[in-house]
Amino acid sequence: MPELPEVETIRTSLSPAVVGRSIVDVDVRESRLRRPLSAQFPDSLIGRVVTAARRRAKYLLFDLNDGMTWITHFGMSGRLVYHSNTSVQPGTHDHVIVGLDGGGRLVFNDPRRFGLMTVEDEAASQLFRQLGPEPLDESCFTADHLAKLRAKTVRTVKDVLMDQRVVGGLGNIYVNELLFLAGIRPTRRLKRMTRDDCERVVSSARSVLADAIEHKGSSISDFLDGIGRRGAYQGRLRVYDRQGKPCSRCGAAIKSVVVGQRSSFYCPRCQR
DNA sequence: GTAAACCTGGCA
DNA sequence: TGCCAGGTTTAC
Repeated sequence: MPELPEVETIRTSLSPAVVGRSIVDVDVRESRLRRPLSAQFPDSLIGRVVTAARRRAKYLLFDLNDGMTWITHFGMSGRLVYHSNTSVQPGTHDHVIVGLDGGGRLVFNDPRRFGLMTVEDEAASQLFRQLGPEPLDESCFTADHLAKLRAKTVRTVKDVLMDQRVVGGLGNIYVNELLFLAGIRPTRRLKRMTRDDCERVVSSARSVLADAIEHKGSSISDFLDGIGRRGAYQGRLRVYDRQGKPCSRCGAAIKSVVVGQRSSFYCPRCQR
């Protein structure tokens, strides 16, 4: 589910309820996530104070006052929602429940269990070793960065942008959307891109992501932010899941094609 | 490189 | 009943 804009929305919505609070209780109801939760996981959280809420690519990071970082990845179906009412009973797929001082709890719910939760030293963590730059960081994710890859790969531009080692935080929805804005088909080989194409991809990524963050992410079927609200960007999608519907710019029917095992959508007239 | 794997739920 | 889904890793 959550790509960069959704994780950023979860971060900003949870931050006021969580930062400055201490963790008094951790209830692991299901430890079999993408990687099994370690037996020490509760002990590495209990007694710590959350000092900041940050995001890196699609990871949500809570800094703890002992220098460690509480890391969450949401996979396809993960949610982290704050409940001030502690009397509600845990529901299905509520895998981890973290109690905060003064009442209130954070509930990690993930039906498909592709998510991940761990407490690690961020600097030493393998999770971020190969992660590419933040797409909103103008000094790192540049047209140059993309242009330099052109000679090294036969992959399509969509494959490359989905690769978290190239740029961190883009997923299937927003790569489809930014390629529409850039006027480039998802099937285009990176090596067939001009320098100008690379510029347009980079600037389109920024404007699509910024717009999606402004609208609190996309709730296609089930995305909720940290306090249970839906996003609004799903109503602004130009191509994602719109096959057969008219292009908002030219009226041509949006096409669908599989690229790198993932459904891809484009306007055959606006994107070349 | 490409395909399959990990899971559950929703929909045709 | 079969196929698809905001992701990532692992195996041919």
